[in-house]
Amino acid sequence: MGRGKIEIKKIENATNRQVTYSKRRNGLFKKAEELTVLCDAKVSLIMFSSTGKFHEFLSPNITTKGFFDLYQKTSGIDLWNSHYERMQENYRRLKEINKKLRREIRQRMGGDLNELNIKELQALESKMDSALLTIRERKYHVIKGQTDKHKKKVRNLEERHANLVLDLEAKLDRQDGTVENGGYYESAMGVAANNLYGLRLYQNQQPQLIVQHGTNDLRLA
Amino acid sequence: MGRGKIEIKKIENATNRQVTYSKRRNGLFKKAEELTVLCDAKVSLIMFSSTGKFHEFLSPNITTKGFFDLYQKTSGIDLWNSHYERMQENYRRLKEINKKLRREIRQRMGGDLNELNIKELQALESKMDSALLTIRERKYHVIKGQTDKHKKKVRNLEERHANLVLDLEAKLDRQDGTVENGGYYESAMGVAANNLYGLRLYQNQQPQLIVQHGTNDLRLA
DNA sequence: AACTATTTATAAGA
DNA sequence: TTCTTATAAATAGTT
Repeated sequence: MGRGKIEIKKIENATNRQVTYSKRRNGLFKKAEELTVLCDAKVSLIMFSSTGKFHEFLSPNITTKGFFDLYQKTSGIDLWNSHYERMQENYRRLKEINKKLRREIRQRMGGDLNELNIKELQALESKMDSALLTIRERKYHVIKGQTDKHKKKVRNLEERHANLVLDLEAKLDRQDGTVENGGYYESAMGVAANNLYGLRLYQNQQPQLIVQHGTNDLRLA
Repeated sequence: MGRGKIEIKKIENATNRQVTYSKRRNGLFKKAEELTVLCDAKVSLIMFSSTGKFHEFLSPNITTKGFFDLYQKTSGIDLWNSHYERMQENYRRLKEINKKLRREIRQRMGGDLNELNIKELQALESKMDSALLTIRERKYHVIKGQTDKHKKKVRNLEERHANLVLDLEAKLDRQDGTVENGGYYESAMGVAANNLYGLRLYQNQQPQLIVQHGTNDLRLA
């Protein structure tokens, strides 16, 4: 159908291929439209060129989506319906479970109780009772844990305080009264308290208390 | 392109239309295939005849689904993706809610409690406490309802029974001993008991007791 | 994008 | 449906 007969195989010359694609594409579209009109048929024709450009023809009075739906229904070929429906089914089931969970929570919160008969009410009461017991136990456990921790902390603090006092007294004793003691105890304890968390004091380690007259610079070296 | 030129409009003769459809369909498929090969293109050609029969041509090395996906991606036309994704999002959200509901129920059943701190434990305990109270109230309410109903029934029965006894005694008194009384009371009461549910007796209405010797036919007329 | 020689598709008939 | 064939239509190669 042209000046010469051609073999039906890929046209290697890209320009030629592109030209032929363009001509034959138009021919195909024309024929598709003629078929649509002449034979009252529905046609979907979609093409991608080797360069990725896409063109389509679709019979009038139908959308591509409608055409695909029709395609799936008629051919029985499932493009995505089963996938979709499976998800829809899962969704429905999840919703149902959700509803039941909510109902159960409502009843456990004391709502919707008129749906229950005595037996069910008693069962619910008993379940709630034992759950409450567990919760109380847990609460006491947690409180006890915190209290113990707190007690330990306090004990620790008291111990450090006592050590500090001992150390301080020892130091002051060793100073032979070259400085008057009045008032220094309180100041030194203030510093000690400020360092309680940041500084570890060991009993066998002798902190040096440096006292400078006329300033508040009291340091543990 | 045939013995005569034809106008491009619907062929009214159904047989002719069918024949033309068949011929041109083949022509279209042939051209589609040639385009595929010559120009290295991807072609999807789907047709439905006016009678609903469907035929398709698809370039090799691709599935219809793959073609549609490519179509959506290239054309930007959304056939079902947004729909699907919306549903997926809903599903995800529902699942999340479900998880939370389950967790709440577990905690209300006394499980997973180590996830909670003291404050949360106390809140849970208090909620459970008040819910339990509501449930107990409801239970007592239901039990009381049933008990009341039962009591009322019993009271009603007793009343009828008393009335019956009164009526019977009155009847027997009026009979002046023309028939011997021994044994009749019990029989009469048997009948009365059998009628307790089916028959209402009023004090101001005088039932006639008919006694026929030699038979068990005792009736209240 | 147009031209045109030639091939191809197909309308009508069998 | 398929075959035949005259003729319309499509298009390959060219300009």
